Amino acid sequence: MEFTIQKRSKRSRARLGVIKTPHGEVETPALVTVATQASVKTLTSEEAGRAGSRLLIANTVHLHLKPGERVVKAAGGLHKFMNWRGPMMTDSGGYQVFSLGFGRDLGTGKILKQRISASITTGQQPKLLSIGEDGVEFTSYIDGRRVFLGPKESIRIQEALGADIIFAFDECTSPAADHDYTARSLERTHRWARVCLEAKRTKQALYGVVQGGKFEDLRRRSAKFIGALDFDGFGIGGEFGDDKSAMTKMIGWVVDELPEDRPRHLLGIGHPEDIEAVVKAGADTFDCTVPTHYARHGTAFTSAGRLDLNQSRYLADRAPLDRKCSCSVCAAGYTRSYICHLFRAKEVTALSLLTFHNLHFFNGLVDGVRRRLKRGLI
RNA sequence: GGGUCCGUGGUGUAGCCCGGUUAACACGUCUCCCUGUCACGGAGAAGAUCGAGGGUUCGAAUCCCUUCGGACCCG
Repeated sequence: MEFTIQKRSKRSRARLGVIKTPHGEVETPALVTVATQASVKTLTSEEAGRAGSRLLIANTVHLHLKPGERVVKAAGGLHKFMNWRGPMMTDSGGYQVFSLGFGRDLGTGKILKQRISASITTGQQPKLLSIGEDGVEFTSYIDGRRVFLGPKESIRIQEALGADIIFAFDECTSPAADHDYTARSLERTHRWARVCLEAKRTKQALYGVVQGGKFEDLRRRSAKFIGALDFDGFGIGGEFGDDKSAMTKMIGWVVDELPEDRPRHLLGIGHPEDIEAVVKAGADTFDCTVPTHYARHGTAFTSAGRLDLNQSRYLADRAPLDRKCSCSVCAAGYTRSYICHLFRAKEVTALSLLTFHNLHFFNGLVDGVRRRLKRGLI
């Protein structure tokens, strides 16, 4: 992998660049489309490309549990397996340490929306998995068997999957974790980062992951440590504070400490209103489930805001999802009325129509950000 | 002519035999939520004078009588 910066903004930390991989180039800033189980859910790989997606991210834990990395490797790797010709990433499974652990226990995401009375302190373990020095043991949600995943295991799996860019195994800490827990978790994530670098035998690009929660000292410490290692790029993970301004501030701390010559990937962020802010804060790429996940729950993102296509009022609405949208769903004449009907009738076509539109909309937003960055407006 | 069973929110049911706080459940409806993914998910709300009328009782969806509607059996 090769990263070249074409332009640095004078108004913000944003920059314009190109990531070159063995499977093609990606202009940055770029949105990475989520394909957890080697599929952009409800779409074919060709359709994802037509919706404007250039770079996909699949998941180590999910593919390890099903179908197993050996099946993917035997098929010729992720690209051939899912018939995707463009660049790909795999996430390391570090997020699953959180989502199957404290995230599940406390019913919270990475962003703390309401105050949580309990806080996570040193020595505490989640209910369904145990986190140790060498990795994490958890129960498979598929067949209930115990599975061990650590930095070595994650790298071995990601090598077999064969994405162009892979991530170091980390612990994504909960918003409820206190300073001491977050600091100790961070030290362990740093030790795991070294193990990942030593374990990797392929030419795949490896990104190290910065953690540190909402704490400025920890974020800066983590960025300095990870930034000093021989990674090809950097992931910024973990929780992102209590609100949007806290999130961009936090990204700023990290970006200030990271080397400038390598790409920065913001893990798991990207509501429409976040995209420009995150680019200005210095992110080159970012992945997010929002366009595809919300589509399957009936939410369309449009230039005029969100629509919930489950609501019966749209049965009478014969407008396209977004009058300003040029995607093949809107342009072909599919109406809100029809898509609303499909959702209420539980027709699966509803899911793919909305997924396609949402992806096109989000990719268009990022295209716009890139254009304005080129013109010096951001 | 004789007999049996059923009738509870939009839909399907539970409760009835052994009467007792705001009639329960599923689906549906409505509102809100979902940021390194859980389509088949989370939280909340609205919605039933328990077919109708009468009786017994401190108290009836529950017991008794009558009546209406539906299904069925025997002649």
